[in-house]
Amino acid sequence: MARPTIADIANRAGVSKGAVSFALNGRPGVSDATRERILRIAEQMSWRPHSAARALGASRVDSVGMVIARPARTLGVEPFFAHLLSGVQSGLSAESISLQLLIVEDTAAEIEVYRRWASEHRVDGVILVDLTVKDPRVDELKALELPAVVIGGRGGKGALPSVWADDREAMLSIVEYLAALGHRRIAHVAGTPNFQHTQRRIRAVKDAAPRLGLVDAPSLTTDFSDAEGAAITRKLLSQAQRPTAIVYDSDVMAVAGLGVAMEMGVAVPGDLSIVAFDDSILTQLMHPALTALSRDTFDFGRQAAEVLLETIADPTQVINRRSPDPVLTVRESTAPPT
Amino acid sequence: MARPTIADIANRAGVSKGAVSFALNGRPGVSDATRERILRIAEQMSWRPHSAARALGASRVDSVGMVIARPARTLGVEPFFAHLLSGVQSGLSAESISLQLLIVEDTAAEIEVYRRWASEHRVDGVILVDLTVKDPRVDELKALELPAVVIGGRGGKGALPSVWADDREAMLSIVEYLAALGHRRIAHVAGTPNFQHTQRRIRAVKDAAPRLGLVDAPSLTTDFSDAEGAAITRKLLSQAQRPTAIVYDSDVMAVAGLGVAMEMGVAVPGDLSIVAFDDSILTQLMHPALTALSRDTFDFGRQAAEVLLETIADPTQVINRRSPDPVLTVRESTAPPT
DNA sequence: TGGAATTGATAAACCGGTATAGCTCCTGCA
DNA sequence: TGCAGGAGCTATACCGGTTTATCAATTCCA
Repeated sequence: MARPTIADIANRAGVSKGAVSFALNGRPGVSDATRERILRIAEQMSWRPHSAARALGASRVDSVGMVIARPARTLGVEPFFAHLLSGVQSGLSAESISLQLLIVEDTAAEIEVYRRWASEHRVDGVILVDLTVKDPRVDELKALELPAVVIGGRGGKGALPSVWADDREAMLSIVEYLAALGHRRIAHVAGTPNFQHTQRRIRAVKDAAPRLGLVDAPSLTTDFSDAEGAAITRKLLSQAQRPTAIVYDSDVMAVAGLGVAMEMGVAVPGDLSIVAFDDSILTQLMHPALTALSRDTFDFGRQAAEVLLETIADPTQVINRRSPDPVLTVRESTAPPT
Repeated sequence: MARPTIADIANRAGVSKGAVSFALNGRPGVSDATRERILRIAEQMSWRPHSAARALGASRVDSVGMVIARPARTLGVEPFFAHLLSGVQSGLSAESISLQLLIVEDTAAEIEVYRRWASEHRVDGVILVDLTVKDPRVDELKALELPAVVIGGRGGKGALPSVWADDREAMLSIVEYLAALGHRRIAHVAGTPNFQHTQRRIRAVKDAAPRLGLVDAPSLTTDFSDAEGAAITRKLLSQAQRPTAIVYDSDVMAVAGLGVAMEMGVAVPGDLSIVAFDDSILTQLMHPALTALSRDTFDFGRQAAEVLLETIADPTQVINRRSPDPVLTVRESTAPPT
């Protein structure tokens, strides 16, 4: 027989549906002997719970969602999401909870998805990425009473549970390393200005500048695209007093920047040092290979999944878990200025 | 009131649950006036169907699955999947069907997922990628009676429904272009040998060689990684009679190959022309930018979703839809041999 | 030894929809 | 005038689980 139900098992075991349910869920109400017998029969008939039936009764769907609001064009080059996803899954698989993934164009669409998911009871909770300043999603999710975890957003008052790494410390470690090499003109090609992590990184550069004796340390924001990364680099390198080092907020922009430098005859690392804030295969494929900040993205995802599950279990607590600090992997693109 | 049910609507409208169900699903059984009234009330109460309840009764979950069996490490760099995913979603969103995504390590794990999905009724169907020769997943899915669509696998006898592009024609167009430029020693750095598309591409090169007067046209298989792509390139360029052009089965390998050429002092495109079988931002970021075969991956995904929905609606038919032929985008990495 | 508490089980309600049998009223036609 | 047939709607069973009220049999304790 295909797809046995608990009624079938009850029949075979000569007990009631309720007894089977108790036995399968490890809750009191049946004797150990009976439980054992029921479990054996269920195993034998290779029974699996019908997810919809369970969801209907227990009002939990054993499924969580994740929406990525970025144009597909800029996605995909970044191993970041692939690793994050794998991590999230590994965190969920232990409880055999499934993941719904959606890629949408913008935040408005993302919020629509949350509304739909909430009203259709499709997920028990969601994982948020790319937190912005005054992010509208936070209030929306609270209103929907949909458990959520923010990745990368350090929690403040009234914030959602989160898993975060210290962007400030990470940026400081990069700038301090460059300053120690002797660089005094360091530019920072940042990402979208309204992302919280972008702001934190910009502030870190700004705060460190006087202490490290940096002459000039501009942070220039972009849309994270290779095109803008290249354009800004071109502008920076065309200045009379050009920077001797550039820090890029993503690997893609760093690679685009390297291309511009080569095109303009600026030697890397001779005339210009380059650091990428994100590591990936991309940075390693380049010549010279790029010095980059490595984060354990997989672990990040795994932790986010764990925190989400705990939040679903008890929505009153607000967990803020700190992830291990990223480390700088030095490769060929950095050297003392000449 | 939060989360109204059809019973609430029925109450408000002064009709029975059944009438509401008829009205909301656009099926006969209620008068136009009543239907209109019910719809208005449902709208007003912002009612949405409870997915689990619907799934339980109608035995369809409005959800499809996709499993990608590749180590997370090699994933992510390839924009291919991101675009494919976006396309699949756009094909599904019309019917507001959700997508379950899973990244696993190998095919065994993938099959396990299908079994679980089938027994738990979590998906109505699945989308398969990376079809291999004698792919065990095909029989498994048939046994599970889980509707499926294969992406990239040209359907034969007893095959699953599919969406495919003509790999053979595509490869021929590349080789013919190179031959027309004057190349006679063309090497092909292929992907994993047991992928069907790899085999078709290899055969295309082999078949075209005599007709085009190619002196030497070896196809060398790899595991799709940048490391093996680089290693094979190193070997090819160390030969006494080295190829004047190399075709790579993926953008990542092509980029790795370009790196090796630069490292060995082989000028591109002066001494060596390079073509990538897949296009992406990667190929455009390089210097020189790589000539590449552009496929409309987004559309590919969209079509796969459509075919899957049709297959779910009527599992007896086996659709094989051909996607538009890919086109060669010529950039800076190809030129006549010197 | 009798009544209370506990254990192990059952029957039935319930979750929120869909599907179906059946009922009522109205219309059309012989 | 009578009756077949259909439109419009209701009542109810059902999907496959979980949960609760109930109950019989046993154990505990005064």
